[in-house]
Amino acid sequence: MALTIYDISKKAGVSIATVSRVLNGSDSVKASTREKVLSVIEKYDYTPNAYARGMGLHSLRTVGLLCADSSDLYLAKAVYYLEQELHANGYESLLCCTGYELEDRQSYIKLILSKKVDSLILVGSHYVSNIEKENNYIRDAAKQVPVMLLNASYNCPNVYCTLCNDYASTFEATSSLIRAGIDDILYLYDSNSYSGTKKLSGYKAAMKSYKLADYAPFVNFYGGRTDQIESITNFIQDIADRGTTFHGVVASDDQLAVGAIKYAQKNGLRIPEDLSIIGYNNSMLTACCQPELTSVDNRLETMTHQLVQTLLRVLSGEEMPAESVFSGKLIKRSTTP
Amino acid sequence: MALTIYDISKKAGVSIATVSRVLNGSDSVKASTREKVLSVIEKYDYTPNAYARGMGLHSLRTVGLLCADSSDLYLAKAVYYLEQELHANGYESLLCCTGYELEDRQSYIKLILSKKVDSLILVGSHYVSNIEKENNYIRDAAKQVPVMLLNASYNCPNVYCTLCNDYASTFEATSSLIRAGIDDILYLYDSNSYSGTKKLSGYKAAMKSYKLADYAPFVNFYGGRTDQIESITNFIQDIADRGTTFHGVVASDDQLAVGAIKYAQKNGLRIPEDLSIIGYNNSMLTACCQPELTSVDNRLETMTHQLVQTLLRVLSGEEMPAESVFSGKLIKRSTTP
DNA sequence: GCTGTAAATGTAAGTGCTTACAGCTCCTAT
DNA sequence: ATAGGAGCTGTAAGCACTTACATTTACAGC
Repeated sequence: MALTIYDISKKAGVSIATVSRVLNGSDSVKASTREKVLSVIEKYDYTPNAYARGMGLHSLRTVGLLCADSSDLYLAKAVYYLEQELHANGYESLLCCTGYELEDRQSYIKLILSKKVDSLILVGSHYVSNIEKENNYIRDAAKQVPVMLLNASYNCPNVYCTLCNDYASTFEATSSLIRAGIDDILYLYDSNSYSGTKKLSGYKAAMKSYKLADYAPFVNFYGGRTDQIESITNFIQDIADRGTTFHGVVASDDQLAVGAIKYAQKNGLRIPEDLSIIGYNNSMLTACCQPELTSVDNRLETMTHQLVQTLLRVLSGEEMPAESVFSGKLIKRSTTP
Repeated sequence: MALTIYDISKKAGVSIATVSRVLNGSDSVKASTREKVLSVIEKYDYTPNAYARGMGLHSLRTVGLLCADSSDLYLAKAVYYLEQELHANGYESLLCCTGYELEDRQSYIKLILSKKVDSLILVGSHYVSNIEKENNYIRDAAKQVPVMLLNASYNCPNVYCTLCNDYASTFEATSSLIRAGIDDILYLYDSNSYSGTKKLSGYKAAMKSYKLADYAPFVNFYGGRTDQIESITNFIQDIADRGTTFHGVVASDDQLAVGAIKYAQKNGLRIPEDLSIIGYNNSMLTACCQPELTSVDNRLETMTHQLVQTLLRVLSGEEMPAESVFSGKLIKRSTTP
């Protein structure tokens, strides 16, 4: 059986209260006593029981990290940054890969709350198809702990949002192609998420502002797994085969854009002369393809940093802004003119 | 303040013991009593306090998931599969991205054990540079909970290993190039991990068995981040510029192999005529490049499944084999003849 | 009607920590 | 000499559960 605070107090010749004070860094312990206790702790390699501690402290310094799929290129990075930042501040992460089904997400949240996490971080925006319901259970969760949203916005007490202006970024990405003389621009997206709808609006607004409002045939939703490049390529091939012609592609993530590159290569199209392509997230994939992919950097590392800092301050009782919005940046590489 | 088991027992008109029994699914509760208690729990949306529970139960059905970097393409997939499989069996995952420093890994393990996880899963093999020390603290951890290693082998009580025969896979990958008439094969690797050394041995053995034992100039260690393709390309360029000529590349992961593809493209080399390339892990990158990458599938999903099944049985007291070894498979695509 | 047994439920003793409050020691100011 | 206070330490009461053991209840068998 593991050592308890009683064992340590006995070995150090003090009371458990004193050991506890040393553990919690109280300043009302004589230096010599502290030394003695610390040396005993060191010697016997004692670590306090986190659950007993949680009962006293009402916190286990653990947060729930929810995402649909932590193996997704983008979400994996988000999870990684968050975990690092949290750990650096003394918090651990309970990872939950909820999948995309609303009910699974909901039951996961209940489960995690029962583990008495100090906060809930929802990584990747929530899904618009059920936005009412999703918002409902976020609101319920927020009654218990602060809820942090990454890449989503929901105005609700105790919910804090950190996001990137995906509308503006996609507007800019689309506009840059239009300015280069391309007016038949395929918009490929993959998720009905909060940020997904923002991106779509950005694309539409850009098309509209250049009087290219009849963009309807160019908007296409890919419903498969974005890690299966081949099926993305087939998806685009289908679009082309059905008679839609396009000389530009704006995609909601890099995987879709890579699918477009492969499509071009299979059809002997030159990039960017015959087809210009812009991805999103500025992931490592941008460097894996040839030519290298122009992509929108949506400031993931900056956002995750901000999110955790906000959380820490909220937990320490500070009043914090409910929303922090950053600006994305178009990183030009070789798939655009 | 949140409801406690006392509140529920009062409202249901039973003792706290009965509520606790209902909560824990004991079968010695009359059906009608159970109904009554459950309806009260439902009505007041009560969730038991995890700290208190952890103290009584000595298990919160949580396991620690340690990996160096969950944003790595391969590790992210491993983490994802493990989390899914664990959750499906009622266990949650405490994610720890330890980085590659031994001391950080060690302190992380101590921390996680104090949270009273039911087991520790070390994802991705441990690092040979400090294998003695790393094994030491694995052994210590195994005194408290079963320790599961993915992609590593360490013979120690209460340590269970699930791995793929990376030696044989790399032997086969290398041999396939030799049989195609290539005898100057660059071996690129990136980590001094357990599986890394096995792969290296596989390469060397293949070279030796074809009497190409003077392979020394062809073995190269890349010490950077493998998500930075450009620096991998530069690394290979350096090797070539220093006078090593090679017509084949066997890499310890797909990122390195993609770097080789980009190197070939920048130098106008035809693939596979001038340079044949084999990656490892059979990740989505194999489909992102052109031509598509031949790669070794090391059966990640199968392994993670096996690992969790083994863990569950160990936790329920069954005697289980200390090591489960699977066979990898070379997936031929267009970067090899 | 009584006993014996099994099923259902309650009582109370942990579980390992935190912390309010009490107590002790030693010194200073009167 | 003595009250009072500062500095340090100990005692004990939580915290919200689990569970061994005790008790009650229900009912079959005689």
